[in-house]
Order: sequence, then C-alpha cells, then structure tokens
Amino acid sequence: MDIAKQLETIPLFQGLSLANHKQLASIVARKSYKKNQVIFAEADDGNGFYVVISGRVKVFKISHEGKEQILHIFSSGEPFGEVPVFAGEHFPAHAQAMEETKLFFFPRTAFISLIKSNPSLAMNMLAMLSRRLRRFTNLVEDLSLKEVPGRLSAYLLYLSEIQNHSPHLTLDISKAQLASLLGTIPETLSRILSRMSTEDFIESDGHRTIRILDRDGLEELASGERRLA
Amino acid sequence: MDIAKQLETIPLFQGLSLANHKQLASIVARKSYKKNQVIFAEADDGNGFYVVISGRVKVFKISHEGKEQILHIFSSGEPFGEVPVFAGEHFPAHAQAMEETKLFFFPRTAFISLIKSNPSLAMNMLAMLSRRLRRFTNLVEDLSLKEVPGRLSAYLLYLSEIQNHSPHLTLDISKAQLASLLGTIPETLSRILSRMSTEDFIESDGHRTIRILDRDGLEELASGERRLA
DNA sequence: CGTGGCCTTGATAAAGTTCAAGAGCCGTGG
DNA sequence: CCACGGCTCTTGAACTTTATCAAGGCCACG
Repeated sequence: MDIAKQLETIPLFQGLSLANHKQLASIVARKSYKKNQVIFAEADDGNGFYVVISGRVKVFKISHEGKEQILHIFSSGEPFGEVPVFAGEHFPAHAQAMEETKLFFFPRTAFISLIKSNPSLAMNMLAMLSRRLRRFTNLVEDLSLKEVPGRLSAYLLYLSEIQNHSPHLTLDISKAQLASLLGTIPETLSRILSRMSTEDFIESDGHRTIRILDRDGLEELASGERRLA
Repeated sequence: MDIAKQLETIPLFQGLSLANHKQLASIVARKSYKKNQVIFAEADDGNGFYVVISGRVKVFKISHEGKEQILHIFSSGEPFGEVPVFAGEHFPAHAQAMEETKLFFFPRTAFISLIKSNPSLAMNMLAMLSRRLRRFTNLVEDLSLKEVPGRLSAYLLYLSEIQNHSPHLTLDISKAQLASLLGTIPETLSRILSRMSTEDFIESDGHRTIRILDRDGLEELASGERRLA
C-alpha cells in the first residue's frame, strides 16, 4: 500500500504538507511482528520511534518476581517509543506485539531534522507527549489512591465511552492482561468482577461481555465516594 | 534582578539566542507565593506554564479520603504546568508552594508562537517532556511493582547521588512529605526506616540525617532481589 | 513552662497476593 | 466423534503488606 496514504491517517502527522509527508515517507521503515514478539526491551538503545499501522502493542514494566504492569496499549495510528528520541537514549520500558502487528519505524536523526524544520510536526509531537503525561498522571493516581474496584470501574466506564457509550461492553483484551493494566493479578480481578456482579453494578456472561447496570454507581466507585460492601 | 540574566540560568532555555531571551522576557510575568499557597488546582484552566525561580513547588493528586500523592517536587530552574499548554486545557493535578516561592509565568499563546518560530526551544521542550515521561514510568513501576522498602531504598540512593554520592544524606523534605512522595503514609515510612536501621542498611539520627551503611544492600532492596527480614 | 507540630510505636483491621485446585472451553488427533 | 491436553478463568484458604486508629514522646517556640 502507498506509504504517503498511510501517513495521512496518522494523527501525529495531521496538518502537514504533502512535501512533509514525502519527506517522512523517505525515512520510514516498515516492520512486522508476530504475536508476542518483542519489539524492544527496557534499557535497549532507542534510535527511533514507531507508529502502529495494524495490530496492537503493549508497553510494560516487569518486576523482579515477574509481575507485569502494562503502561499503555497502542493501536492503529498511535506512536510509541518516542522518549529516547528526545531524552536519554534507552527505552524506559518493554514493548511487545499483542497480536500480528505492522509498524512504521522512524529513525531518530532523520526525524529530528524534520521536526526542526517543521513547527507543525513539533507542535503535534508536543501535544502527543503532553497527552501521554496526562494519562500517566491518572495512572499514578489510580495505582496510589484508588483500590482495585475503583480502577476497574474507571476502566469499564472508559470502555463504554469508546464503545459508543453503550452499556454493553466487550472486553478487547484477556482478563489476565486487564489485570496487568489495572495493576493487579487475575485472581483479584476475578473476585472483584464477581462482587460487582452480586452487588448489581454489572452483569457478566463470564467471558468478554459485560453489561453496565448501574452507571452512576460505577462512577461513584471510580471516584472513591462509594465502596463495595 | 534582570530578567534576561535569570532566563539564561533556566535549562529549558539553554542554547537560545539573545533575541529569543528578549522575546521570552517580554512575555514573562513574575509571581510570588507564600508557603503552602495554592498555585493551581486540578481541572483549573491552564493558560500558561511556570518556571521555578526560587523556592520549591509540589505537584500532587488527592484522593477522595484526603490521601495525597506527590507526583513531582520542582526546584529552581524547573518548568511545570506545561501539559495544558499543548494538550487539553485543564491542569491534570494540583500545585502548591512548599515554601516561600518565586515563579516566572509564561502565557500560553505568546509562548506557542515563540516555539513555532524556534526549533531549539521546541527541541528543549520535547526533551523536557520526554524526561518527565521517563520519570513517571519509574513512578508507576515503583507504585505497582515494588513495596515500600524498595521505593525508599531507591529514593535514598537517588538522594545520595544528587548529594555528591556521599553516604551522609540530608532529607530535604519532611517525612510526611516523603511518605506522600513514595505513595505511603508517615506511620509506614517510620516503621520501615527503623527496620532498615536495625538491619544495618542505614543509620539515622531520628531527624533528617541518614547515613548509608550498606549501599549494595540498598541497591538489592531497590531492585527487588532482596527484602527486609 | 506549656502548646503545637512532627514523628514514632503499638494494636487492629483491611486489601491484596500467593498457592493450590478445579471448572469450562477449544482445537487436535486418534 | 470422543478423549486428551492446554489455556483461561474462577474459587478457596492462608498469609503478607499496608493502612487505620489511638496514644505518647520529643523539641522548638512563644
């Protein structure tokens, strides 16, 4: 497929001229990864960053005992691995393909010279990093100040939001991965889902379908003004 | 004091021309805050960002029950509150002066036009945000994957590093604030400090002086390969 | 010399993790 | 077509870590 066409669909490159897209196209490299393949490891040297073209990528940390904390799951159109492009040189976390995935790779030095001659690109990247910072701010708040039911409630509400505000949700990741995203383990997640079911906040088919029964209740759980019995 | 002189000492503005410094000087506003005074609150509209000139500022989240998590403590020369300049419009967290503090304030629109015409400034800001992202990455790792002794050990080693790698440390904040920075409460911090003393990792005068007795041990605690007895 | 801030210590409770076992599902291959 | 193995998820019981609640010590400052 035509690279320039694909570049147009990437939000980071919105508002750039055709000439800019051509320059970007000239430095990009395509990469493919199988499910579970490692894209980079923490502390690896990062000499460029990636944009997801298809598939999904998780960026995560691992503890000494093997517990995983997912920092972010990236889908189509989203860039990741930019930190070492601008500061330091090594990746701050691990990245792995969650399924068959295709990426664009932009080498550091070429990209930096583009950004220097291109204020819109710089502004887009600043906006991107700022949004990322805002997300992390919320993640820290969740991990430090909320308990698992609150984090789960917030996640379910978020899922509902991106799925047309419908009360009928479909989990897009395994429960093990959701646990890792929420900073807990599958056993705890399982227990809390069942408590939320018996207390009629949600209804679950036991698999990947969940129906929200009490949206206000979930919001109260998410904000910490209410707790499970 | 001369504003242009002060601007030169701010890392974010390193490598800029004299003309740039003059432009910056023309948009900056000075602000002063007393100890504990609020600088901005979460969800406030942010129409500019700040740089610490003297004093210290904490940026933090608060839970519904009143528990505080410090995200960052900013000292002289460091910018904060940039996120709403580039993405969204409201501040993601609260900011408060920890002591008598003087700040520079840069209004959003004027700063954005400066950055657009000034690649070095854009690059400096990108580097700044990227470092911030890296820090948050570590904070998330600490909160999710390490226990309090590990976080405290990492903090002590960090303190030692910025204090000339000396084993003689001086805490620069109260223990209550340190607890909030580590994602715990004063009681827990106190107990763990005393365990680290009885197990001869450190020696403490009970106040703000700590001596590192077993640096390797602290490193093992910080990485999770060892735990307190 | 007394009062308030800051820190420590103890007893208790809550939340989450660990370990172990088992249920349900699905694809493979005999 | 059914049995098997592997995978994901759930459930239970014991345990660990941290928070909560309450009390008291220490010190500086008025």
